[in-house]
Amino acid sequence: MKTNLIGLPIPTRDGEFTAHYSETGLPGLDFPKPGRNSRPKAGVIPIPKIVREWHRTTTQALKAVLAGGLPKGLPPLDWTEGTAFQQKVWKVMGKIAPGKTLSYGEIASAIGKPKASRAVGGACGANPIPVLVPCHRVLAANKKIGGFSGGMDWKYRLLEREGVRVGAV
DNA sequence: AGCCAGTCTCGGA
DNA sequence: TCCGAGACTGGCT
Repeated sequence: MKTNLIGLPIPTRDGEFTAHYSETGLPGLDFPKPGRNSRPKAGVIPIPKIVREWHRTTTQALKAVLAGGLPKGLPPLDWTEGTAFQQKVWKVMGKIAPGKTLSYGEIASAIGKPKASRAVGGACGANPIPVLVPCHRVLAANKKIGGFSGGMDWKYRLLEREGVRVGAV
């Protein structure tokens, strides 16, 4: 666990996301939570300059993705807490262009384990940085929506915004 | 369309 | 270390 974990809000037209920053980058991003969330940390801990910079980048990137586009840049993603397998999966997912989708099986093949599609699904669900790591662009083999940890409606909304038509569940 | 078995990883007991 | 469960797949009924 990181010591100086800082949570900063990112207001968007879709609600207020929360970005978490460690000393080395961005380890997590939260979807807007229902109700109001308290986040006193920002006022207590002095925010390092580098974090403010990351936050600006993150905000831009997030909004770009929410608009169905490609972020100009990303902050350093700190997913060192994930297992080696998960990191491979996330890295592959990060290369999916807006408007494109891959199946769990294709991801599995991409990391050299064509039969690990189900495990890939698990890694997607464990993705701590949704949206920026486009886990929503991963569909089941027959283009079914599958599932989404942040809520199915998000997955639908994000994909539709990118012009992707998904099959019914 | 629905059910079943194969496959792989993760997390808890 | 073993066991169950999962955002999967492909095949069979």
